[in-house]
Amino acid sequence: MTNAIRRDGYHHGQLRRVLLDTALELASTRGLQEFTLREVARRAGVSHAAPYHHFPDKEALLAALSAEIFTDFGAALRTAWETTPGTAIVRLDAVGRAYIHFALTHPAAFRLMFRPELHMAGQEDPELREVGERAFRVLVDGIVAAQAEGFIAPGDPILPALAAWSMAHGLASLLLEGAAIPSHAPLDDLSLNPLIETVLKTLQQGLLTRTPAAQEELPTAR
Amino acid sequence: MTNAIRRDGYHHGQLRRVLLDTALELASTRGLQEFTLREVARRAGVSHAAPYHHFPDKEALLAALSAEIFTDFGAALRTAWETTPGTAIVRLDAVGRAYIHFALTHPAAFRLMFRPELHMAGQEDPELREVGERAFRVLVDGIVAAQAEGFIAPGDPILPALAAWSMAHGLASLLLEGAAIPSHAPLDDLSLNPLIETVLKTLQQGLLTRTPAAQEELPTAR
DNA sequence: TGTACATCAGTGAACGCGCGTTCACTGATGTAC
DNA sequence: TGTACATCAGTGAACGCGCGTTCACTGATGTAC
Repeated sequence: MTNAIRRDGYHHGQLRRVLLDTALELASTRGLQEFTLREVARRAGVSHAAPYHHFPDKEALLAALSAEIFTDFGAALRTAWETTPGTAIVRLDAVGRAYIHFALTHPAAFRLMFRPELHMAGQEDPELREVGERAFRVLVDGIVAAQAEGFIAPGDPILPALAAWSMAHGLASLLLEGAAIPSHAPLDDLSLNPLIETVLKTLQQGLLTRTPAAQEELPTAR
Repeated sequence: MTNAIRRDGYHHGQLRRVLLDTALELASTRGLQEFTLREVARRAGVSHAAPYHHFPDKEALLAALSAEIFTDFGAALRTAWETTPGTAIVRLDAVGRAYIHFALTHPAAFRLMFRPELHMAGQEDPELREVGERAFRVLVDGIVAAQAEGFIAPGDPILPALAAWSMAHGLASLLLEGAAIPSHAPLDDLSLNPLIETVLKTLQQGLLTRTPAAQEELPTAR
């Protein structure tokens, strides 16, 4: 009645799955501020005590959901890397696009992944860390490949990987916050594409190897 | 007793100020998740109804605090721009440093400025928008100056400004989330500086004007 | 300097609320033989 | 195929809690004359 999912019997055997899906939907509809376990249960068409058979508490549900999202996110980045033909630079560009695309198409999921409480001191979920690292590794692998192909100067790949991560993450965050970007008109699709192109292009040019002479000269040139 | 601030009389005449300061401190100590008006009042050494003489509700206090922070933040960026000698590119670099520095030295304040609820649809605080735009304008002015000096290709300055904003914002966000950066060791000061240098350098190189030939050639070079 | 009065900025009790979580329970399901 | 039993996955009532907010109040402060 109030719930699209109808179970055939008393145990529907997939409440865990339903709870996770419902939780994401709830986080999308309202903010995380108003996210309550009871509302998740309500929307899942189940008593508010039922979730406790699948998650020890509210935070555990959110952590499990975040881990799942991180996995999907990492897979999306990995797919972009693997299915794009061309040089490492072109493929890295595709990964950047996938990053932005994921954030724009799954805003609530994106916010869940990066909500501060999740990564707070001490309480480190090892699974979460693992899937987070796996996502980041796509970037690092891409940088290593680009170094091997001579596009990026050799050295610790972590640094340029974090530069790329920063750029993509910053753009995604600003886009999601919307009003934090004080362009006069709200960002419609028309103004969105040039922005993404500019940002990715800037990143790409920033990462590309320069001759030492050029590197020394440009910043102080007049 | 429980509160360092002692008022001389019944009205201490600066409760508004004290509430704002206390709120920021509370947001720093605990997360925003556990931020309550009552706790703010408690820490301010005042009854829990007192804040309502200064703010219509809890959200208004947070909005006022955020606006204040945005003002300080914008001022910090502006100061970096104005007090740094040299070319526009060098001065923009200083602004980037100021951005990161602010985030690292005022993490709770930084999170307050960019918490999603603040910029949500519809409910737009005009004062907040104004101070946010003022901060962003520093970036835009810097880009315009860099264009005038020939460092950055002419055109709509908003796009490169947002690219710069994205890079700085992304790095700041990732640094604050800490665990979201899956480097093996947690980021100590030693590994922090090279990271900041790399990111800012990447941004700088990305923004600098290239010859058309170089732009066409590099991405596909082999 | 004194007095009357309006206003300001606190207090503390009280409201309703929905939350997270626990608990004893019970019906459904799976398994052994 | 049937039966006995253990386990699983729900239910619904109940708990205590602290929250945001309202309210009537009151003491302190400022102002006019």
